[in-house]
Order: sequence, then C-alpha cells, then structure tokens
Amino acid sequence: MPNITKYNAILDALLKLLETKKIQTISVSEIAQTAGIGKGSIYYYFSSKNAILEALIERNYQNTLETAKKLTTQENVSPFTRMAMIFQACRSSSLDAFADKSDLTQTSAYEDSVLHQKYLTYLITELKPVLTTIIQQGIEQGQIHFDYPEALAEIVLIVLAVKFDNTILPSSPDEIEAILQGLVSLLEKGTDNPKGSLNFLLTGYDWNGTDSQ
Amino acid sequence: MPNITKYNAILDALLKLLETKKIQTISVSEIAQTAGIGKGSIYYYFSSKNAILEALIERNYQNTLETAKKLTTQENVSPFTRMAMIFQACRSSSLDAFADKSDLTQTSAYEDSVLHQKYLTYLITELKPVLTTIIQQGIEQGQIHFDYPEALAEIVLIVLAVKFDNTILPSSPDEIEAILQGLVSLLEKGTDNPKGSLNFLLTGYDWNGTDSQ
DNA sequence: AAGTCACATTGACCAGTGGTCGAAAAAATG
DNA sequence: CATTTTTTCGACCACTGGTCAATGTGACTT
Repeated sequence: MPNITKYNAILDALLKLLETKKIQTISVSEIAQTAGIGKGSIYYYFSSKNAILEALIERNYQNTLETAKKLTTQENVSPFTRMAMIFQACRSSSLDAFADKSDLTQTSAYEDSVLHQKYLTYLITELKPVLTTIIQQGIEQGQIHFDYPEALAEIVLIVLAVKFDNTILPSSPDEIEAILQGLVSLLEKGTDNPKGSLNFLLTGYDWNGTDSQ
Repeated sequence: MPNITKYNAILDALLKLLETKKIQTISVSEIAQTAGIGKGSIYYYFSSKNAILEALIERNYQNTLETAKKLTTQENVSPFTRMAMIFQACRSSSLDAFADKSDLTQTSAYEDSVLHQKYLTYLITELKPVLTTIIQQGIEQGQIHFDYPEALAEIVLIVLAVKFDNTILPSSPDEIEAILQGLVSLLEKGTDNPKGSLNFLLTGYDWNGTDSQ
C-alpha cells in the first residue's frame, strides 16, 4: 500500500517491457531491473508476477472506462448516442496501451493469452451494467424494442470486445468493420429501428459534436 | 511422424493430467512420466510443450466438428435444423473433454487461458464457413432475411463459443441460457422470423428426431 | 543525542522449469 | 553379420518465479 511511487514504477516497467516482449518472456528480475529496484522489492508490492499484470490492466483501463461510465449515465443524452460512446470506448481502449506487436510475431500470438483474456473479462464486466441501463432506458423511452436488455448488452459487448481485441480471431481492419456492420444491422432489426439508422455507431463518436439521432 | 502410438500416448498423458491440474502446473517431465517414456522423447514428437497442447485440442475436437460439418452440409435438411446442430456442437464440444475443474479452483481460472483461447479460435474458425453456408442457403430459400450472412455467422459463433466456454465470463447455467434466449430472440427479429419460432435452437437437437420447422 | 521500532529493500538462494544434446539402444537395410 | 538410420533417453543448462534472513531507513520518543 505505501510508497505508491514505487508501486507505479513497477507497473511502468512492465508496461515498457510489454511493448517489445511477450509476457511469458519477461522475467521478474527484468521488471525489477527496468524499474531500478531489487527483485525482492517486487514481492513487497505484489504477491506474484500475475498480480502485477492484473494491476497494470486495471490501472490502464480505469480512466477510459470510468469516463465512459460517467458519460453514459447522462440521462439527458439519447440512448443511441450513449451507445456510440460504448462502442468508442471498446474501440479505443483495446490497443492504445499494449502495442500490437503483431508485425513482429508471425508465430501464433497465443502467448499473450492471459493478458487478452484478462482484458476481455475486465472490459465486458465493467461495461455490461452500464450498457444494460442504457438499453433499459431506451426501452422505457420507446426508442428500443427488445425483450432481453441484459442479454442484448452482453451479446453486443462480447462481439465488440472479441473483435476489437483481435487476438482470438485475427482479422484485417476491413473484416472487423464488416462484422461490426453486421452487428449494427442486427441491432437495427432487433430493436425495431429502421435500416441504416444506427450506422453512426460505426463511424466513431467524436465526443464533442452535436448529438445525433 | 512415425510411431503414431507413442504420439498419441503423449496426448493421452496430457489429457489425463489436465483433468486434475492446470496447464501451467504440469511439467514436461510429468507428461513424460505419465506417458511412460523419457522426457527427451517428448521433444522427438513435439517441438514444445505448447505444441502438445495444440495437438491435443485439435485431436479432441476433430471428431465432433467433422461430424457436425458433415451433418450441416446436408442440403435437404432445413437451414434452421442445421443451425440447431451447430448450436448443439458448440454446446457439447465445450466441456466434454477437459474437466471443468471449476469446483477446485476458487482462484481466478485465468491460468488455463491458453487452452481456452485455442479452443475458442479453433471452434469458431472451423464452424464459421459451415454456418455461413447454411445462412446463405437459408437466404436463397427465403427462410432467412439478412444482408450480412458471414458477419451473422461470426457473431453467433462468437457468442456461443464464449458463453459455452464460460471462462471469460463465468456464469451460472441459468445465466447462460438467458443470454442464449436473448441471442435467439435477436436472431428471430434479425432474420425476419416470428417471435418464438427459433426457440427450438435452445432445447438442444436430439440428432434423430423428426425435422422441426 | 541516542535508542527504538515498524517499515522498506535487497540479492543470494531454492526447487523446479522448458528445452538441448551426445550417446546409447533398437530397427531397418544391405 | 555389419552398417546405417531412426528412436530413446536422462544428465545437463540457463533461467524461472518466489522466499527469506539480513540490512538499511527514517520518524518518533525520551
């Protein structure tokens, strides 16, 4: 708990190393060396190597997700606009921190699977209650018609997270957009909205323009 | 390549060990010992510990998936019936081999993430072309209306695989069924089919009854 | 100023890892 | 039988994640 500085220095060190190496090839000694401290000190702040990774992921996505959460709870904004913010949050939070490394690793990128699984779990569980609320409010306001708001939220988030993470089913950007196009189309028909009306979910919300829809 | 017997003995050994231990805690020496061979021989048949796991997963799901593939290409059967077979294949292939271990592991089950990620990737990529074809034929026959058959196939498979695997978002059986109910409802509306008409996708297809729908 | 004491830091150390390798055994070939 | 090729093996290697007794540090008391 104490000396938050050194705590963060460790996370910074791991983050820096993750930019060029895979988790499995990064040793605790290496992290300690990069952080400029003794190896033993690592275990004063973290119980295991895994715990460092967990803490890093949490620290890394906390800001993005919290601002997303706050923005989406503004009830005066249209549910679809807030839904666009969720889309955007998934899109941007997926790769901004951990470099893709995909150019260097032709070998199956499975090695980082712990990291990606943690990311998927964290993102979906954090955003699910938010998106569920948004959908429910959309239903109350008559803009969305669907009988299973919670399930719909989870389905959308699963698809978004898996596709944006892009390690389980590596795809080109075009392929990703094609799937999203299908998802949006499915959403339109599923929520009784006219074809094309939700297309703005794809373009990415600019966070400061005028409200759409 | 040669001596397929010993090759399979190694896979059997790993499979047996996986029933009680997590991948990370299983050593190559242990696999060798269980298989009744020397450790060095392992590396005569496999290039790495990871390669053993990959081979095991492939061997394990090949039968299930191949029979599923064959069944689903029977064009004389209704697309929805064949879709039910896909649902069933995902459902049954998820846990039948690798024991759940969930009762023993209160600690976050992240450790097996390599295994589960491989499973997800394998299942989805294998079944996607099959399901895409089924949907396309359904569209041609006028039973399905949707503009993005390939995307729809991938979306459905992603949700099915993630939910049945149940490690990324651990849920109770009831919760899983709730999500599937939502997915089916979304499918009904998305493909212009009446509410409830696809509910039989949930019940599990019995593989020898009379055709439904 | 000295003494106290909880907190913080360290690297040698440990059991065990995945993977290598030369030698030996077994099989195949002539 | 000899010779070559394919299999098998376990000692060995560099290194891993994690432990721990020893040591340092600085705030507080007297």
